Amino acid sequence: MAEEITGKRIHKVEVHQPKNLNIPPEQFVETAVGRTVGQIYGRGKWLFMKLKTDHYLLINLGMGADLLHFTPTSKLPEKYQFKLTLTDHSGFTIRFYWFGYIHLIPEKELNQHKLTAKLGISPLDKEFTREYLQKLLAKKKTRIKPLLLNQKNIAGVGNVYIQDILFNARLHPDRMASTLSDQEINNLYDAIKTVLNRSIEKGGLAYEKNFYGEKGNFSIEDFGVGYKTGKPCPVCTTPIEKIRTGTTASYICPKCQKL
Amino acid sequence: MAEEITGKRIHKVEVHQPKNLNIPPEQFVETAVGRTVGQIYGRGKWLFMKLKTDHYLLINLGMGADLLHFTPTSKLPEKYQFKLTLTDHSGFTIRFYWFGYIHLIPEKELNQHKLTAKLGISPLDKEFTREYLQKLLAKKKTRIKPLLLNQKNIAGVGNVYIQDILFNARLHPDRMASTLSDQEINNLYDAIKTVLNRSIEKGGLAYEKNFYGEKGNFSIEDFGVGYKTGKPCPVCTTPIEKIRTGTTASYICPKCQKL
DNA sequence: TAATCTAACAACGA
DNA sequence: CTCGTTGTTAGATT
Repeated sequence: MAEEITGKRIHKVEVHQPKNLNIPPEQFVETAVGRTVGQIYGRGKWLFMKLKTDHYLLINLGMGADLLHFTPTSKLPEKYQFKLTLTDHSGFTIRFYWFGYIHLIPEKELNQHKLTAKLGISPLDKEFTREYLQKLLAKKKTRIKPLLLNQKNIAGVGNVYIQDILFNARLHPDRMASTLSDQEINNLYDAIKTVLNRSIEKGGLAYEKNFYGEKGNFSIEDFGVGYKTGKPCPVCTTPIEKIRTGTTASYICPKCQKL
Repeated sequence: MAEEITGKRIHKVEVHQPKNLNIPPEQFVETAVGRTVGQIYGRGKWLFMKLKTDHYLLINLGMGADLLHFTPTSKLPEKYQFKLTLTDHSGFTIRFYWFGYIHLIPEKELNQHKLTAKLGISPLDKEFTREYLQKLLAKKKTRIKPLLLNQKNIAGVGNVYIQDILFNARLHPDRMASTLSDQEINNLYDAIKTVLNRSIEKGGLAYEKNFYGEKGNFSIEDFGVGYKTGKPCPVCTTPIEKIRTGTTASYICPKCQKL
């Protein structure tokens, strides 16, 4: 996306779902059009796009969405809630299947933006060290799963990936965070890196598309226990169970992941 | 208290428990000494004392405390955490049995003071009308007891008084707020006024002392159901039950206060 | 399948 | 008899 868009100037913005925005559509369009796209980067589940010289476009794709590139010759998707066209007539559309955010804010309000200001660090970032994870778990009175899913702690682990992360580390999702041994913290740290990197190597999840509409290759066959209720555990062949953990569902091997 | 203290100048302040304060003891003492006491009034469970010209002393007695007047000839209580002496050598001591707050703030920060800024109105205030109560209950997804105890809604109803308030209104503490009929809201409104006024007439609760160390006369014999587990309901003689409602205990007549 | 906010609620500590 | 903080949960959102 950065390769296609960076340095180009915004020519037109179409908003078909005002509820995605943080400001009225007219104001949004007026502010965005004419600006040049600067640096683009991701933090957790958010996309940050600088609009020169002093604004930011912040996008959260929510639960399933297509963010697709287009050129003058490509066919647009049938349905989309948002379209941004550049002066060379290329651009991108966003199709939300459920909810999502498209916020436009002045740069100086970036650190007050409620939904992104308190995001934790990315699990693939250099800053995410074993020591960081250790401190995160220490003295916390919460269970390990909600702690890892909380974007204020680590930004970028969702309910799809956490299933195998916990299985790889042989940890039950309801384990209290402060009770993990050093060895278990090490295993958890490695599992986070391993699972996320494997998905990236495979081009992302099979139900997601990249900027060019290509689906990823990281599919349920690559999962260890996630969404495999009743299937044998890849380690001990015990049937995998789907359990309720707090408000979310978890898939675990009851033998490998004891509480 | 207002009669004894208002208009006098602070000569000395003794702090024996810094955790009661919002600022370091030295700063507290330095700011308070030399100021003259202005208006004194209560709002909910808080005491507001103006220190001229531009400060406020805010006191919350928490769960049980003695706030006692003294003169040069009176005997001081054996133990106290706070002592304020005026230039005429009279003053007051505060003895906390559990926790409490003694905060000193500049007048211009009064509306930002976290613990008092969002206090609701007093149930004995003119503003507390039937319409106010009705609006408070409307569309709320909570039970009636926690709603009435929440000081942001109404400031001044505690767990002692609410027992008989709900009994007098024939309401179960777990009733959902939005389901009350107009008649029930009327009964509740009257019960709040009646129970609180009766306590005031009797000089307050029997386990509390006034400024001169005199105990109140509103005692358990005056209660309808509160703290009377097993005793007969004054209306129907059914034995009163102690039940858990959320995190607090409630005393109800199971026949008069059906859910 | 997937994400997040909010209100209400509970446990705990000072 | 109090209150704030932290974590949990159900419900809602387009």
